[in-house]
Amino acid sequence: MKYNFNEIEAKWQKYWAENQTFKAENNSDKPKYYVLDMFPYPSGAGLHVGHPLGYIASDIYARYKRHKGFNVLHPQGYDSFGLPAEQYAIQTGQHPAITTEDNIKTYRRQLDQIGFSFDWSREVRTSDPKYYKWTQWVFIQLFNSWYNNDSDKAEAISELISIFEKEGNVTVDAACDDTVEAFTAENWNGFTPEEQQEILLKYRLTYLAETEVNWCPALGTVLANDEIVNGVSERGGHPVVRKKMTQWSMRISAYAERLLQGLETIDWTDSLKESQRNWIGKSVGASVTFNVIPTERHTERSRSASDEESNDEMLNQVQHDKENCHSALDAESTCHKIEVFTTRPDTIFGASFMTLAPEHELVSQITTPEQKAEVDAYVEATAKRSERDRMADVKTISGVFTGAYAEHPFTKEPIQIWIGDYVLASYGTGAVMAVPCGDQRDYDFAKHFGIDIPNIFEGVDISEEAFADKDNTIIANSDFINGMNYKKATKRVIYELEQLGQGEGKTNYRLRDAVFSRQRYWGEPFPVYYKNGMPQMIDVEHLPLELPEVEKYLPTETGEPPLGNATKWAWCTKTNTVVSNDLVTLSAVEGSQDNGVYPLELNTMPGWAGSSQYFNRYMDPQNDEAIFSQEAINYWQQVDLYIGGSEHATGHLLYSRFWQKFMFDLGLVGHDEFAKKLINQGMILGTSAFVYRVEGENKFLSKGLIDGQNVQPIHADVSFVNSSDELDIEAFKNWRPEFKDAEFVLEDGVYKVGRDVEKMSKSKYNVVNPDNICAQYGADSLRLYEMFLGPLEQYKPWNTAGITGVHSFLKKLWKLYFDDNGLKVTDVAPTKDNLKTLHKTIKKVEEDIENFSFNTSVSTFMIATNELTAQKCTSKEILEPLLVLVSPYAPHIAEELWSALGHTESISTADFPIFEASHLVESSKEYPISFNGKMRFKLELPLDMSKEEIEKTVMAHERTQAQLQGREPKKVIVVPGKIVNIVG
RNA sequence: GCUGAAGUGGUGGAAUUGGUAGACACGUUGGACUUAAAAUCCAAUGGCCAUUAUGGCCGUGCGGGUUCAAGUCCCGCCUUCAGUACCA
Repeated sequence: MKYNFNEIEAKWQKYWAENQTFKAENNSDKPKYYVLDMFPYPSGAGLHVGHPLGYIASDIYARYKRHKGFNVLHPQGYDSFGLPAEQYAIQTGQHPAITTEDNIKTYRRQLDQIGFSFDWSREVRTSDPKYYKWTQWVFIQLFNSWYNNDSDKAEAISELISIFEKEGNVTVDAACDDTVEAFTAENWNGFTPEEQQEILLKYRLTYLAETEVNWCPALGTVLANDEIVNGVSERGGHPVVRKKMTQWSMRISAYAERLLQGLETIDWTDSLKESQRNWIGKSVGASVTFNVIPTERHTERSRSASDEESNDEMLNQVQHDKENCHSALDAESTCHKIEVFTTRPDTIFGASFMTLAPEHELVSQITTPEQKAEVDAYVEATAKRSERDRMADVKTISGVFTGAYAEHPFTKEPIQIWIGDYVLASYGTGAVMAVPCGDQRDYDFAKHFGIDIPNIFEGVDISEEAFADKDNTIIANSDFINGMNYKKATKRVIYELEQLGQGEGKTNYRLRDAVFSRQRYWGEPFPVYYKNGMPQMIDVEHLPLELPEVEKYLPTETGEPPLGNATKWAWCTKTNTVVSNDLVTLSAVEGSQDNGVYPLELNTMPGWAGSSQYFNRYMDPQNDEAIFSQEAINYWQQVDLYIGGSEHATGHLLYSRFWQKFMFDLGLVGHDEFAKKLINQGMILGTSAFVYRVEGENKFLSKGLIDGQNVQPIHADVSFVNSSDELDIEAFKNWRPEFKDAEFVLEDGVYKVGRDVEKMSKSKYNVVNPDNICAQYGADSLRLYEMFLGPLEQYKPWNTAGITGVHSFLKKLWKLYFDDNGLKVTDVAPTKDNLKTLHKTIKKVEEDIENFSFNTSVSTFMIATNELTAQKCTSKEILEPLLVLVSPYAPHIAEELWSALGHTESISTADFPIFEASHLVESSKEYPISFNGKMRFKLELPLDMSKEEIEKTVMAHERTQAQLQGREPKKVIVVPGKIVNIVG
């Protein structure tokens, strides 16, 4: 009987589907195990061989865990909202739902043909209203919550309201907007409902705010930071500009510290954790407030300073200024304060100037009339430069003196205030105290503009560059912290600043709140309507709020998002239904009665909304009453193994952790991390093929002939090339008309192509479709080969030529069970060698799977098959358990042979064979005998031989004597069971 | 610049606590079968030198070091890939 893989694979895929073999129950006597893949966006291009890599790995693990007696949850679904379907709709008018449905069909067919053990009964699609109902629900929960820094968790907004009613907001320590002002209970109770709502919005975990966003004009939408690569949009490569817009935001910054600390508790790769740490960007230091010296006072003083009058007088003057600040109310003498953040408060006595970002709000207010023209010009020039320009041009030092001075908090000396574009408005407070001796950028700036560089480090030379090594420093020239190290000095400075009321210890995070609005059609609608301009949530019981139909998927002519095209997109609060826009209350304009109909939100949610809780929804995907039942979450708890690409490091994987922590705070999930272990699969690259066209001619030179020739490499489709890099010239000629009459210069009778490893992409003609591989070699070969290519996490090139290796392995495996006369497996007792091969294989494969070293177990299978073939093994006692070992990797052939051995149940229910060490016990060892560390020959010796005897036997051996040539060895090292080394 | 990962034959890669470097494949070469091809099977295959079978030298990015013994450990470099970037 022949190994007919196409027939076998179709048969078992059908069997698994019909018998729901991989359906997981939400309770079981077995221990649970949850294996998750990052669900795909169903793109129109379908899958290429790179896509299933992670799915194959997770499938092997899931199948292995089933053999090991676990109740395994291994679901799959689609992240089906997204831009490509919308772009297609814009071009063709086809509804994105239809495009998406078609694409999903293709994906499903392609996934099915690879033989995954997914529980498809739990499929979710983010664009399905039954699913996004719960995305909207989470949004409402976030809206109804605030972050209490005292309890360090999210709490109900209703509790916050009752605190405000009783105590105002002064006792509340919340993660909230900076612009919140203090109010008392009386104040609160006196506010209008609109005023109250406006204040509450500054506390909610999702809030509306005017934010500076990344606006992509070409796409007509806002992009998140992680959707921008090198200053242009990730999709399409369009330019991105900064723009102020009112947008929904997520207060992820409230969770910065917990997101950072949580990394310690999860088994994710170091590089991924490091990416998240950098993204969160925690810096510990102090905030320091510098008082700006009012202009007229300063002018007076600079005159007196130049006259070298006494310090006392200056101090008096400053004292006077200070008092003035407290009492002065007239605009002229308003005392400005500049708050800075520093990680090095210990260097404060080295601060010889300050720098503000050009966009800093104080710039226009403190600039002196003499400097105004120059400052304005600089501010304008900076604003014109794009972020990209500024990034590319790091080396140029630029800045302008504002003419204003700030007062050093301790020395009370005036220090110059400059503006410079090396200070970023978006980080910290947009202002720095510049310490040129301790920071290279400040140093360069000071050198460039001839500003003082006082040295506050003991015994350190700063004539060439700044000294930033804080651990090996003793502070000098710094008043009360002289002689202290970094740690002590920092503590003391913070203490003194607090005494002055001019600073405190502070921790700063780089992590920004996440903009949550997108100006797109194909995303989740917000469950939000606007009453008097204030956002209101639709009651949960009326969800989902489904996407409206629109005629056009582009932004409206007035610049509103695509949902602005919908004519039926208003919310009637009486019927709790979506109604026509015509019915919207016009009270504000015409004084008419409020009829309870209000406009709905026009933005939709971003791509990551739907993927931030999907892993929990899989636990109970059909539940209509709750996002998931408590029974389901208590049973499955969290993802045990998550496999996916590292490109989601700071997007999906951070947002999901944030939502999970929020769900934890609400008491809905038992773990505040959703995935215990995470593995990033590496990318599979393409092996591109090149032909070489002679410049200016329609003539191609074979690879070996191009040296010194003026040729242009052109991508040829990889399907035209065989395993020996020879081009199918006819196929190539027929590929495109311009090659029809091309001339080919051959070497050794063939045309050889050049090869190079590149990312798989259509434009490089190196994309390999799994459909073709499955048809030609079978899914089991595809699965084995993907694993055999190399370590899971590594980037590695695909070369279809190599698949014949694993394919012929499967044929050899088949031949262990079948020959021309049919099944040849017998009940004959296994030999010692048979058992040794089997148990060696069990041990290795089990270890490999536990270590996710799938490539090496494929080798192990090959070795086992080669050995058993050589041993002419037909023993069922060996060949039956062997199938269970192979089954996670090549499930179809395993099922087929398993049933041929007489089993009626799927092999997936079989127990994993148990390793017995007794079969591997050896009585002798072939010792490598080395001289000065170099192996020269081998010697078979009994393993129970003593060290002394081994030495004696080896030394007596003729080849040892031949090696030594009469020399006396200095030393003989004998490691029993391992090696003998003779030194001399 | 910083952070992380990695550099091993013609290629993908293996070597689990320092102990026989190159497992397993691809490719290549030679052979068997065949009219031929495919498929299958057998043999060789890190480089250099020598050759009568026995052998010798070099070899895991580079330079040092530790050790009886280093791909593996330590120090200093180089290169590649990825992330991040004037983060105060």
